[in-house]
Amino acid sequence: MNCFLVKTEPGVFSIDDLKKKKREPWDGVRNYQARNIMRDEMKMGDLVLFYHSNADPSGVAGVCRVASKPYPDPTQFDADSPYFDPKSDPENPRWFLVDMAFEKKFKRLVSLTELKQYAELAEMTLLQRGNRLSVMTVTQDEFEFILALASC
DNA sequence: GCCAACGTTGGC
DNA sequence: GCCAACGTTGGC
Repeated sequence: MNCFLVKTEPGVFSIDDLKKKKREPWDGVRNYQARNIMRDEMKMGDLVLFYHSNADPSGVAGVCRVASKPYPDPTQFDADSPYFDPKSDPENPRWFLVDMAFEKKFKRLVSLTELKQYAELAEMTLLQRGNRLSVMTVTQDEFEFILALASC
């Protein structure tokens, strides 16, 4: 099974929001590398670390699960959406997404500061210098290590 | 709010 | 195809 990490600003959409809604289309991703991961690598049932960015503090807040196959992000065709992309052709959509389902909220947030302390996580894409990807892969070892840190 | 890092755009 | 300008991300 593949493991992933997605970033979200909790002021916009937090783990509590996902818990409440149970399931959410992961829309608004407008980066090709992130899109490719959602479109080409994510499979239904895959587990995904849920990361709060631009937060106080930032860190991994819980886990969600890929709950759909990839499909075109409807917001790219919605002129009223902030994610509207006038250059995307409905016959050949540019942006894809998957639905995310709530899995669990950690008993405690595992902060970015804490993640940086472990040699086991030094290779994580998240921790690489200047990384700005909002959707990325995580190794199974890294995934399990973070779950153990959260002690759930 | 600052700013480093990086992706995208567009002129040439 | 190059690359400067610009916009965005996200930690601090």
